Amino acid sequence: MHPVGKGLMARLPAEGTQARRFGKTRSAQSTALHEDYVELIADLLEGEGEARPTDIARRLGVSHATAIKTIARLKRAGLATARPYRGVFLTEKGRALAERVRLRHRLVVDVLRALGVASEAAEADAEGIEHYVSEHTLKAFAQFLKSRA
Amino acid sequence: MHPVGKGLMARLPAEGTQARRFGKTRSAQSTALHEDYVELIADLLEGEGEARPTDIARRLGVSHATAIKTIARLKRAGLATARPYRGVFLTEKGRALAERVRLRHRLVVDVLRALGVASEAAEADAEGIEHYVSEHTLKAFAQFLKSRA
DNA sequence: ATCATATTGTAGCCAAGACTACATTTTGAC
DNA sequence: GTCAAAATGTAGTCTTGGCTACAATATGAT
Repeated sequence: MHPVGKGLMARLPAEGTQARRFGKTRSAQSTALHEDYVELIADLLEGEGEARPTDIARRLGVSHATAIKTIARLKRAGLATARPYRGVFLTEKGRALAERVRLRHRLVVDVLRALGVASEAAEADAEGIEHYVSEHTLKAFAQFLKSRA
Repeated sequence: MHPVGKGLMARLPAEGTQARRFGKTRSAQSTALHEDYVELIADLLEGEGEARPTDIARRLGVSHATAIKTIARLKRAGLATARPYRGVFLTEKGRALAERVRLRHRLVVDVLRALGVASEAAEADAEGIEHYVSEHTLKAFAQFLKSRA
């Protein structure tokens, strides 16, 4: 998760039948979890007024210990704040991320549904897909939905 | 990565505004890497006649040591075989997975392009997205492309 | 005010995925 | 055939994300 030397991607394949560029995918992995947490924390804060580690853990399907540890990393990343026994809150940066993630999520779900995917599946798949949709693709999605309206 | 007790997902949220189900996403994470490797190995075997750890490493943008270690896991998972200094090969199971992954990749790329995403971005994003597209969604994609043809 | 219960926190463990550094084996040039 | 270079393999370390088990703190009932 700590890509030290990313210069390896410099000279691209330029040969094989279907030469793809990985690596981007690789480093994005760590971000996905943060996005999930931030998104959920924002939801809880809005819906419940507070975001307790236990609720976060339950909603994410992990142990509370795992949630707490991840929240600590969120703090280190400057996305959240939390004082013992006082719940979790988002920083400005965290709120901004949450908003972006939320919009992106909606867009992905809407596109999937527009493509004929059932709501249930659209929601479920979007959860994984959304983390890998680039800005460019996001714009294309918006355009597509608009044109089709 | 070793979901011991997955019974936590039993009682779903059933409350919050936008209660999503994660967890599926979580356990899928480990599979994604295997899929990438198997896909690449298949490509190399076809295109180059052999799949050498060094080439795999370079194409994936990781050190050769990392590639070798991951290949070992692929072996443990029954997806590949490899004898020292003799390259990597896929088992029957590995070949089947490679084929599925390849079809899915094409489908995702085609859908993205149909949605107006530029080829470059479509290829790049598909690399991350493809791992999270369910069977249901895959069918919807195929349907969409057919109807639009 | 006390005490059980729920929540939160801490500690210690594990596997995956990544790295660097070093050792070994092959290969190719000569 | 030798020997340098390339490829491969091994060892050791790190962070992340996950777990269980245990400790500490709050909360709510009585």
